[in-house]
Amino acid sequence: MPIPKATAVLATNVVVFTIRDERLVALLVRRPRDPYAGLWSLPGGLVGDEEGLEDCAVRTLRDQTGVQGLYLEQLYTFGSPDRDPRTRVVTVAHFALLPPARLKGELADECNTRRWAPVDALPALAFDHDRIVAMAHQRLAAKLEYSTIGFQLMGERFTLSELQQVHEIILGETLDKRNFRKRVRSLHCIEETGDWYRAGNHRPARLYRLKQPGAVEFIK
Amino acid sequence: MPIPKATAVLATNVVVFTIRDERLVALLVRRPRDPYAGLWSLPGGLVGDEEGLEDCAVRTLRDQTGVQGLYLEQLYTFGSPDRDPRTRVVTVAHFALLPPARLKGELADECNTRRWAPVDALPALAFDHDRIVAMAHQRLAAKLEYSTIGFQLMGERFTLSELQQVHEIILGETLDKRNFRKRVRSLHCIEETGDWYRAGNHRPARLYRLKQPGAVEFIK
DNA sequence: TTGACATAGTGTAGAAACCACACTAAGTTA
DNA sequence: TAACTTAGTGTGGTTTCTACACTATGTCAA
Repeated sequence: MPIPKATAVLATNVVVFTIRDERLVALLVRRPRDPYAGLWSLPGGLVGDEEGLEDCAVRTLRDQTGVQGLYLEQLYTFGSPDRDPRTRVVTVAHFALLPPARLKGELADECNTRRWAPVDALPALAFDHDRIVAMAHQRLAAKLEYSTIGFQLMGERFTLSELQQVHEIILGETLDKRNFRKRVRSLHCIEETGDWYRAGNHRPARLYRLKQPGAVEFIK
Repeated sequence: MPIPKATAVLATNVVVFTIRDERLVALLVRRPRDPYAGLWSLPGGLVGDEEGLEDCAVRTLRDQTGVQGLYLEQLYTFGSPDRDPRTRVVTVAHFALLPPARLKGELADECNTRRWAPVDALPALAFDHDRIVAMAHQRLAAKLEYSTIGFQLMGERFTLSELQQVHEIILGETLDKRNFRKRVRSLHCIEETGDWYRAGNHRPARLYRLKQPGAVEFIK
């Protein structure tokens, strides 16, 4: 029987998803230090002394990438003894959703230390971060089907076509426009703003908003 | 900004569910030591140096209660800074399912240091263990609807009435017998053994078995 | 042996959800 | 004003869900 020890190095990581160039992408940062110096990895870091796990996820994400104010939930805790070559590090993985409308300015920029990578074409990642991204994607796709989590990828105001496209990209399949709209309507969780989105030489689209912006509910 | 520290005390806990006296019950152990000495709590303990998280959950459960060989999955990680009055302890909570047919001998015995408590009538528990049980119950009930996890509460051979009763108890509602059986049949994951279960002065019931005993699949 | 008892086991019809499918509406631009 | 582009809408067939009640088959006791 192994002899327990009391402590482990404890960290959090966050998979930030958004849609970019019609693909589901995750935010990666370049590791500045060994192990895996120079490799891409998920934002994250060590949990502070008096810090909650979700607080740590939010803080490290903000400090490393400037991103904040996102929907975020705990995903799974990864703790294989050998997942870090130095010493035992256990990470509490989270995922977060960034509405693509917020991909402006700094956030949209990619640089040598930060990039958006399509989840189906990731570069080599440090540690087991590829597994974390895969599980997060799987969880997100599953929750699209039985919760209203998809709206957390929408900006304050959005069109139904935008919403549908986001669903299609995450699920990796096309959806029928009329059936999709019927389903969304039946949720009763959005309302018309009365405004219209105009873009290009075509009919404008109604803009909607969430009735309860933060709320994610189970459906069916 | 808080200054991160590298280490936390890391533990696992397990909510072992079974059915007893037609109620959903969870296995509790008496805390031998402070904090909360004498209070009831979930089995669990500190993670060993070279030990995986699930391994730790399995080991501590076995050592403290003698229970092993159960379906077990990770539930959620609880890490509020003040959840343990002594020092920071983060626990990776799991839940496990014990087929009631295995509630024989030692396991069925309750004593001063081990008991089965109905999840809707728990005694005062140490730490945040009541929240852990509540979340585990919620997760289990949800998974009954969209996976074949319910079969993991069945023994090697079982009747459809037993299966239905387990579902009813966990969900807290009665189910229609014909609809239930129709649904189970449509899963194609059990088969007749050819044997019959005889008990009492009434017609015997067919005994079934899982085609793939360990497998839990998503449905629909 | 037979009748009372208790649980096992079975089918159907109406309602609701799901799915496939194609055209008109309303702007912009040349 | 005509071409273009995306927005927006309804119906019918299929499948799934739900409500619902009786017969079957064993045991046990009189």
